[in-house]
Amino acid sequence: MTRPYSRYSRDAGALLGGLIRAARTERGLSAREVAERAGISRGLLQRIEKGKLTCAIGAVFEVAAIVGVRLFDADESALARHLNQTRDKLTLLPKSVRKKRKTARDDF
Amino acid sequence: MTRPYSRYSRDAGALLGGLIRAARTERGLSAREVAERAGISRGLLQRIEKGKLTCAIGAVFEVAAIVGVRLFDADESALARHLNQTRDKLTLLPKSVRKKRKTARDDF
DNA sequence: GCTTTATGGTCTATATAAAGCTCATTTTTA
DNA sequence: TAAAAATGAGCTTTATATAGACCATAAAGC
Repeated sequence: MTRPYSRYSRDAGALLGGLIRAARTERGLSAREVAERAGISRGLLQRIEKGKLTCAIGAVFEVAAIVGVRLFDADESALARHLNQTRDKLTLLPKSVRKKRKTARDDF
Repeated sequence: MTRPYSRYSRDAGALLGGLIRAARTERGLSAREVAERAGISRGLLQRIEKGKLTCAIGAVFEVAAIVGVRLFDADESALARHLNQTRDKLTLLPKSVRKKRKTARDDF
């Protein structure tokens, strides 16, 4: 990543971090405990809760799951179902993408 | 991150990557174009679409926004609103968390 | 058919994220 | 008030994610 982040990404990161921090404190979990359970350092958890966009998405997912913040508004089984549907959908899509016509009628 | 990822994180990563790839191909965008617009390398986009959990969350957010996959099921303005509400909520929470009692009655 | 383009994979160099401490401050409990 | 714990921030070292090139293959357009 060389370019600066978009407004959307910055807001999304800050929101997710804030949600995680709110959920953690509401459940009475210390940063140390959550970090240990997630298998990450306390410093990384601080950065996640600050919404830093350079954190690994896996670490964010782990922490979110521990404190009870669910992305996709779905539990684990629903997530797996959705996953299968997406896979089925992907097999129907073309394997490579290319411009249909050189001068398409998308100027209206 | 030293520990292995949980099932939830692995599924969430795979789902998000699959959604991104499906959205990209449906919109007729090549991997090269999306990567360039997101300011990332093509290899990183491949890893994102594969659901690799070591990708930076900011890169994933950028790509998701470009291909039209919205996390939180919210547009940008709604996201900003939610962000403000979260901030207000956080100011009301205690600033540090600690065990209430050494021997709490949570053993029933 | 041929040409062009997209994709998937591998490799190396480099930038930097993360771990693992430290210390100061704040907050909570006794 | 004192003690214990949580937090925030800074620092150095290490691990590794990323960029950027490469090539082979597959797919789409002509």
